[in-house]
Amino acid sequence: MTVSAKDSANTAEVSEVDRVVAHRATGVVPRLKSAARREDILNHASRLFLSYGIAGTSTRMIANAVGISQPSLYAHFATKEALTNALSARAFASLEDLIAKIRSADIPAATRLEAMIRGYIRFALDQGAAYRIAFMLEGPMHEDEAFNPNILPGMQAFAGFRDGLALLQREGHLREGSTDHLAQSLWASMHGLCALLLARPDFPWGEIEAMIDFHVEIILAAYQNKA
Amino acid sequence: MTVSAKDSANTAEVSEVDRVVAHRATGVVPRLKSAARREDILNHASRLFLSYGIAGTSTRMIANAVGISQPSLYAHFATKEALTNALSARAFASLEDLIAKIRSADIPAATRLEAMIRGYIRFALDQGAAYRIAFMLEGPMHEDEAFNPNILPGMQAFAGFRDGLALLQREGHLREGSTDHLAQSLWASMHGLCALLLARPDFPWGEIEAMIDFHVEIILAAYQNKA
DNA sequence: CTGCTAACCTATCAGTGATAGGATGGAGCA
DNA sequence: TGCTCCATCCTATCACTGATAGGTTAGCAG
Repeated sequence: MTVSAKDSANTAEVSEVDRVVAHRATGVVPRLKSAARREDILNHASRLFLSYGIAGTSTRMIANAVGISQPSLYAHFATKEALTNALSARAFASLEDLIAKIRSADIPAATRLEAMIRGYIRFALDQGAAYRIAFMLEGPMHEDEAFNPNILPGMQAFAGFRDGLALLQREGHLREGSTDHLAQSLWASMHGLCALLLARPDFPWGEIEAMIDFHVEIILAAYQNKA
Repeated sequence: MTVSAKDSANTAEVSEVDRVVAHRATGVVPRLKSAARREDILNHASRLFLSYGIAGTSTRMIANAVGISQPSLYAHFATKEALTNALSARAFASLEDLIAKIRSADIPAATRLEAMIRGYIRFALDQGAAYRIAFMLEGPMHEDEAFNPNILPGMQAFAGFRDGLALLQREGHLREGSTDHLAQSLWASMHGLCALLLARPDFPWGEIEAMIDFHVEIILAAYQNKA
């Protein structure tokens, strides 16, 4: 077995040990300024989460990939959860940008809803790890529990989404009714497909793109104003 | 706080210890026949999962609640995952029953769709732990990976749901189109609300029952035949 | 060159899921 | 009654996890 520089694109069956060693950074790892190292960690963690899942990625795996010791991670993130939250925040910032861009884009208002829906779904599937962290991990168990910071980045993006819907509604391109209810319901409809596709890629979905198109069409018909 | 004999030895931090001791079975725990003990374990695990989450419930907590040693669990379940799967299977059997009952119920076909949707949502929210296990936990990372047994109980229930939709479609109460696509899309719409409510009880949902009613109405309008 | 600080390390902790192998209680038979 | 047997249950221990304590060192400021 040859472990080339940085990280061999490891193959199917990996032993526990290989799983760690395969991602070991080789050679001297230079000391980095805190901010740069932090980004470094997030990048490696993001890649590992996609391969092994969040629970399946240990802090030692991340540290090995970066090329530092496991406790060194704690100079940048107080806990593993803080690391995942930071990853989520970084990803969701791009979703916020996307939604804001669509909201103010120079495209027919009638097609803005579809653009937002498709943008959301594409983001969720592309940034699976970050999306999971924000919306799918086991969070608080009861509604009266302390507010979970995991959700914050996602909630900001949702707020932008909701505002976009409010604008569309004022312009007459969204059906009437409580904007909050509409936003949450539409959110649920989009999230459902994303969550199932992410959590159950082994389900016999058939052609996934066709499935997405089908679902988006139904959603559009359900929430768009029929005017 | 009364800790009865056995092992109060290894104490470290208060809250952590309390979390374990609080559910400790007191008094002599009689030896049980395998099947009875198995049910016993599932009942206690189900309760603990609701309070502390699945990842947050250790095999030692379960064993303490039942009143047996932690390794004794492995006489009944090969792994912790097998235990959660058994729990999921037991719960989903009741969902299958429910759907089958509705499918053959003596109610107007036009209202059968709504009954199935509401039954599904109610089940997901009532049996949160089992629902999470089947549809929300981190499963396989890639679609070509080995089929995950977690999903089996849920998939059987889904098959019943799909068949119910097929029947409704033949009777003209479901919109036309690929039954598979319709079933998966409707599933996604229902799942989205359930998954978000379960994963984010701290989100400012407002009145949850009203939100559910709103979403169900939109779903009905979207998938029901407008005839 | 000296000294300070941020970056980094080794050693170790309690808790986790899981395994190995020994103790025991109670049902069935003499 | 006493004996045997084995399912049930235990203690001891494993490798690994996230996290902490405290010492070491690179590299810049003076």
